[in-house]
Amino acid sequence: MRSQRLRLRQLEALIAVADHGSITNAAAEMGISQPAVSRLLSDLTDRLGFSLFDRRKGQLLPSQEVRFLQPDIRRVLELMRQISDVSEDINKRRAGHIRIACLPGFATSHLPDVVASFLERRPGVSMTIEPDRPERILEWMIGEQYDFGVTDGFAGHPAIDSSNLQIRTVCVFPKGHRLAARKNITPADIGAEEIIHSRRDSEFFEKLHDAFQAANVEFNSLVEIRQFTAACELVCKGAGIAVVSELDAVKYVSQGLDYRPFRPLVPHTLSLVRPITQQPSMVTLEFMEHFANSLRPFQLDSAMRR
Amino acid sequence: MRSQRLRLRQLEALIAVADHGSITNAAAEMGISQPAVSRLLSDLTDRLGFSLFDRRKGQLLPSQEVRFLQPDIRRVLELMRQISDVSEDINKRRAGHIRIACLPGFATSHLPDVVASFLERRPGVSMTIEPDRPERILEWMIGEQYDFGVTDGFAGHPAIDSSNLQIRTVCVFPKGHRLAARKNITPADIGAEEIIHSRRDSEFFEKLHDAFQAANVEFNSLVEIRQFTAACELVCKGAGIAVVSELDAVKYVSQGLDYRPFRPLVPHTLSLVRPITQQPSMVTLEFMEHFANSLRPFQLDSAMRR
DNA sequence: AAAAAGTTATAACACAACATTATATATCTA
DNA sequence: TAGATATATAATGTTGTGTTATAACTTTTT
Repeated sequence: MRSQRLRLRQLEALIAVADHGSITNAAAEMGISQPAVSRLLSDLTDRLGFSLFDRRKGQLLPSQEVRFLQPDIRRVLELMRQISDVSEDINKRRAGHIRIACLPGFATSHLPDVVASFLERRPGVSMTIEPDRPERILEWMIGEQYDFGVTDGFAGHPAIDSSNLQIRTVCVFPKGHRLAARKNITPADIGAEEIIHSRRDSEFFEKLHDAFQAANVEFNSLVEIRQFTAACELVCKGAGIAVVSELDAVKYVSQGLDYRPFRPLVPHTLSLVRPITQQPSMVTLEFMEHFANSLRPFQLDSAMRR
Repeated sequence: MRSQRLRLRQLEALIAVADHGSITNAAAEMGISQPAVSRLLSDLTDRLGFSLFDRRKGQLLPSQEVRFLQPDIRRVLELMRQISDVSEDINKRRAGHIRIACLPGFATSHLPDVVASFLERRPGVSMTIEPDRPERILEWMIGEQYDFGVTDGFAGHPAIDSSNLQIRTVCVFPKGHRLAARKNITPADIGAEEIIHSRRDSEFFEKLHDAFQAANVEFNSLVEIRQFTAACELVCKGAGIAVVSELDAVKYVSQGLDYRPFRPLVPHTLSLVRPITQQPSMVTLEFMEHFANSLRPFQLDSAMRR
């Protein structure tokens, strides 16, 4: 027996001949010489052990046996082409899958825009987005269930690679509020206002509270709530005012919210995290960069990173 | 770039390494040397353009990119193995498809036994059985819609290869009938009986009628019906008697029918037909032989064929 | 029926893919 | 750091896949 293993090239030749009715045409189609196809077929016949074509009026018609196998053979060739295509897409960062874990507020405010603009030019890329509490996000990273995470108040962990970004914060209030007259807003300006703020055990609340203490202004707490976006919603409704990430504030301008920079600088610390052991896919790396860039306009000190 | 086309061997190596965690183990599994696998992977890396594995604690873990491609790759390898397996089954006549067209009577009497015994030892073989009128059976053959046909009164056709078998005929009657006393049955014996018979325009009816005329016995027609099996059913019910193929008669013995040879010999001509241009598959050839053998016990002159 | 045109098979050869063994280098474990 | 293990590289042989040249066979034309 001439050939041992079943070869792809032989199957390609078989299908080409079946499709074009002659060895000569098949060879032309495959871009190789006629004797090359002739040999591929003769080798394949030896390997398979039955005749592949019946000759009828100068046309080569696939034998019943070949017809029986044809669907599977075509599927193999199609799959090989697909693997080839997809791997090329992967190289062009146009195919792949990215699993993202983030704070619930992010999933509804900043992230959708970033994801949409990223996917727009990458038709083969898909994503999984899992909004969850910060503690769970860290678990996802440690367990390598997700490729990339966005959280805040991250303390560091040996299994997690992180980079912290300082995001500018602003004081938000309903449009037409008296505070709109000021260029910056200080604790003294809002001593009289009722404040909607993040959880008391959060790093950001602590820093904000310190600023009020340093200015010797009473912190007038109205509602304690986890998400900046939820705080903005409440402010829109006229419930009170809040100091939030500028990132979130800009999304609510169209919904009747106005804002001014808060002084002194009390940045909100955002952490971009990923599993340290796992090498991220190229498309994930690209997304991480894309995401970091999207935050740059809101960073306190653009010179801090890169 | 070292390699142009995506090679099956490279994908095999990729999966083997992904499954066994090291190149050395993968090589052992594939039954080739370690450097061979090493090269296959390095070639594949060049071809694909991204890294295939991350090394972690001495284990090779597939990269995110490879994980993305893995399902398709496994499907290709699985399909190749399947094609190989099926082609072997084809050689052992254990895989394939046979399309049979036959008379409706055959589909319910003789054919099922033959088909069942044929398929029993051939797990990969499937069949299509189309019962239809003789005229349609010929159409199926000419149009190459079917591989094999069983009909009667076939006159010949340039596009159809046929072989005619002379099947013994018997006179059937209900058990305990007075005719059971006779060894053979002649027209004179049944002149008094009412006869259920095939269509007047059929070849068999003509021959039978001639026998009665030659014996100078009146042919006492009761029911004209296409199928022998239907005639047997009527005879079982005591409606009358009939002269039918022994093939059909034997199936009704358990249903209260008895029979004796009919004299003079008026055989029923059965035609095995197939498209002349189309080369039948090996398994079809084998079935045709199997089928012809199954008829041998009922043939008038066993020496006539083969 | 012979000639012409076209198709397929065979032979001789070249090069790439794929395997080998031997050995150097890298990596993990103790 | 040493020893063990895993991987990469080099030199080389075999097989698969291509080439061109040409013979043999079919089909069509005259």
